[in-house]
Amino acid sequence: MVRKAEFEDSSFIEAAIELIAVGGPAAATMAAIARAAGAPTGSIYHRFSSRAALLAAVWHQCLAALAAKMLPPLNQGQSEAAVKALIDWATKHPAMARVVLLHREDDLIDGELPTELHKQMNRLNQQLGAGLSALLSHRQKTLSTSNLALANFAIFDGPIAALKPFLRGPKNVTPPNHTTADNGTCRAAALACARASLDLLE
Amino acid sequence: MVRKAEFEDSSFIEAAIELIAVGGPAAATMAAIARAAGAPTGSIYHRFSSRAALLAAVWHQCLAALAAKMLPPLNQGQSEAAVKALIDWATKHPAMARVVLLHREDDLIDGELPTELHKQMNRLNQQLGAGLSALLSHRQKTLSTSNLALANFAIFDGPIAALKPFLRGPKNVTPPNHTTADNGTCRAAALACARASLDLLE
DNA sequence: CATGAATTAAAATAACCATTCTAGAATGAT
DNA sequence: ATCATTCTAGAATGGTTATTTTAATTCATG
Repeated sequence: MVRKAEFEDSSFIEAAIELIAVGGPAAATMAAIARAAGAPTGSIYHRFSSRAALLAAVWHQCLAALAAKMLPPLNQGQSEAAVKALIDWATKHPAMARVVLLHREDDLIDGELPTELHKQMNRLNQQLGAGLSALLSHRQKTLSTSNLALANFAIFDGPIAALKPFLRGPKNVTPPNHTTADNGTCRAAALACARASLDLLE
Repeated sequence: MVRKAEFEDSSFIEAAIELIAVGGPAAATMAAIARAAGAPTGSIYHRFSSRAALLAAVWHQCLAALAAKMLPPLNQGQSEAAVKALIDWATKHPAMARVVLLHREDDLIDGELPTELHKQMNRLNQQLGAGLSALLSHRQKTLSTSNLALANFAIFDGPIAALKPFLRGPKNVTPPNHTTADNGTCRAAALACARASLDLLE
């Protein structure tokens, strides 16, 4: 039985990523996503139960793609390589990188996410936490809350913030001087930030 | 002529700041802001032409408050003191700090902002740019775009990202280990990040 | 003490968007 | 060939929330 689907989950996810990268999450309306994917709006609901579910899938896909590059070095205690992996990934996938940069917890509201996705997101978070722990272990540091937070900033939040001037959206009109920078500068800042923060581990 | 106003601009701005701090910008609906301020929704429109204008005023007020603390040391080339000022300010005004942390350009959309506010925002941006330039000058560095971006990350974006684990909202349910940290840890990370980035100036 | 500008107050409206619905079309199984 | 199922297609619906409107209130001023 059944008719072949013309649109896949990924069609809508990818369309949403592009829209978010350009105009922020607010620009990713269901109508806009459908239009970008060349589909009628109704079709999205055959793939995703709600907009919240779709946006959660977007967030998960981006974070998972990033984690795939970072976890191997991280689990071997190679912090420098992990940060470099982040930068290379962001350079290669600027749209996904912008999704990560623009992500805010309160975008995900609604406890009504599909169970499956919820599990995947938990697993991913767990893997990232394990990666940070591995990093600490390799450096013979305690697995304290402060050390974990420090490592998280050193490896993720710091470098991502450092990439901000490089990850400018396309449509910006008046970009002040201090909001633009080339890849090399951002890379240096991200690495410096990571090293300095990791030196603080106790 | 005229009746005395019962509500001031600041009533609504402050109510909005609290709401944003707790539930993100999406929680700051006109109805919620009015309720929090103890006013009817309609009254807000006697102070602000639109929600966009109000939110822009919120953003400007928070950034201006922060800048007031940071610009003096910055203009004297005291980068360390500037970052400390940021941390102290965030510690003292967590709600405003969260507004800064959660701020995203695309929240400000709509080119239809009041001229006056637009001017104020331009002036503020200019002052911040001048502060960064002063910092570079004191260190005998060139005023290149990369150096400005680097300084901006060192003084603003980096430290603010470092404070994230300390600036957790109240309502969070399952805060993963690596997302919480005390003030001391965050302070150390912010300062380390700043120092390391400033060392990269050319 | 009347006047009217500026306001409070709350209800009405309108715009935007997610979601649902109705119809028709494709596809594989029986 | 027919049926059940899953899809496309796009219009209709409904809920949320910004904004407007209308009426009543206040108060400095002439």
